[in-house]
Amino acid sequence: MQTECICLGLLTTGPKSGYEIKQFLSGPLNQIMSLSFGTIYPTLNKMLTDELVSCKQKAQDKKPDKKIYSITKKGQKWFEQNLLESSSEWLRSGNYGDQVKSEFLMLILFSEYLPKETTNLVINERLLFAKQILALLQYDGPVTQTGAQMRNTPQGSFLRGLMTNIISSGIDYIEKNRNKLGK
Amino acid sequence: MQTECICLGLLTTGPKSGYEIKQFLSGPLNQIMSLSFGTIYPTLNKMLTDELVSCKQKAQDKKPDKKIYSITKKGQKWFEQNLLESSSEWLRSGNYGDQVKSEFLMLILFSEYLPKETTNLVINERLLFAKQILALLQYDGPVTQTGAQMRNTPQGSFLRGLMTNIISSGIDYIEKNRNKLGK
DNA sequence: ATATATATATATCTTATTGATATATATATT
DNA sequence: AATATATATATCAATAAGATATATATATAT
Repeated sequence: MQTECICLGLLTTGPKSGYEIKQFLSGPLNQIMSLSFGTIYPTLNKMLTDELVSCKQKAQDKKPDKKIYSITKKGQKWFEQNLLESSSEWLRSGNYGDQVKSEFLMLILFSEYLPKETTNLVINERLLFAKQILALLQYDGPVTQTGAQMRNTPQGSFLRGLMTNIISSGIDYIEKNRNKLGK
Repeated sequence: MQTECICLGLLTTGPKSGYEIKQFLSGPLNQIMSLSFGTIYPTLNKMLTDELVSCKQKAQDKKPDKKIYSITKKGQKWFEQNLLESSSEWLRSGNYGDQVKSEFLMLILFSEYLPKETTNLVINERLLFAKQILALLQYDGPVTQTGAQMRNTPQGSFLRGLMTNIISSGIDYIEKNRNKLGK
C-alpha cells in the first residue's frame, strides 16, 4: 500500500521509468526511504492494471523497451486520498532519528564481545561514513532533473536541513562520548 | 543471519523466553531494532536445532509450557565470531540518524498534496510523539531485570545518550523550521 | 459485581520486501 | 584493448513483518 503511494508521489513531478524511480531513491532520499527493483517493478505493473499509472513504451533497437510511467488522473486522486488517510499512521510508523533501525548501534551494544581494537576501528569507519553522507546531503553541484525535487522545493530543503542537523549532532555525540565505551 | 545474532546477543545477559526477547525489543531498544514474533520463534527453533541455544521447558497447568532459552557454549562462540565477521557490514547497513527509514519524512516531502491544516496537525502530533519517546529514554524509574542492560552498562548509557541527543536535535530543527514548509 | 482491557505466552500463515541473479548494451576509464 | 560502470528490465528464493489464533491471569473501569 505504501509502495504504491511512494511511487505515485515520485511520479507527481513527471513521468519516470522504474529505473529512474530507483535512481531517485538512491540519492539523498535514500537516507529516509529505499525500495528494491523487486518491489518497484511489480508495483508499477499492478498500478498499470489498476489504471493508477499509464505507460509509454519507447522502442530501442537491440535494447529492451524503455517503459516510461505517468500518473493518471485516477492515480493522482488515489494518491491524495491515500496520503490523507494514512497520514496519522505514517506519523508514528516512521523514523527520523527517534525510531531508527540500526545494526550499527546493536553492534555498539554488543561491543563488549568485540576485540577493543575492532570497536575503535568500527567507530572510526562509522564516523567517516556519516561524514560522507553529510557531504552528499550538502552537495550543491549539478543533479539529474529527477533530483530537483530535493533542491528547489521548500519540502526538499526542509528534509535536507533536518537530515543534516540529525547526522551532525550524532557525529558530535559519538566524537565526544566514545571514550566512555568500556576499554 | 542477523536475527540469530541479535537474539543470541540478548541471551548473553541471561536465559529468556521468546516473549521476553520481544519485550526487550519493545523497550528503549525498539528505537533502533525490532523483531516480530514471526521472526523470533522460528529463529529460536532453528538455533535449537543448531545447538546454539538450549531450552528448558517449564510445565504450567492449563497454560502452554514456558520455554526458556539459554545460549550454549557453541552459541557464544558462534555469536562472537559472527559479530566480528559482520562488523564491517553492520557499520554501513545500519542507520541511526544518517540512514533512516522514515514514512513521516516521506509524508513531509509529499505534503503539498495534503490539506495545509493536516500538515500542521501531523507535525504537532509528530513532535508530541517524539517527546514521548524522549521521556521513555530518559525515564529513570524501576525496570524489569531484562532492561538493566540499557542502564548499567557503558554501552547502554552511550546508546541512550546518543538517541536522546539525536531526537532532541530533530525536535529543535522541526520547531524552528516548520514555518518554512509551504503554506 | 461484572465487563473490559491488558499482560503473559507460543505458534502459524499470508503477504511484502529484500537481495541476488540473469540478460543486454553503451559509455567511460585505465 | 580491457575493464568497470551506467542504463535498463525482470524474476526468484529467502527473509521478515503483520495479522491472527489460542489460552489464561490480572488489573481497571463501570
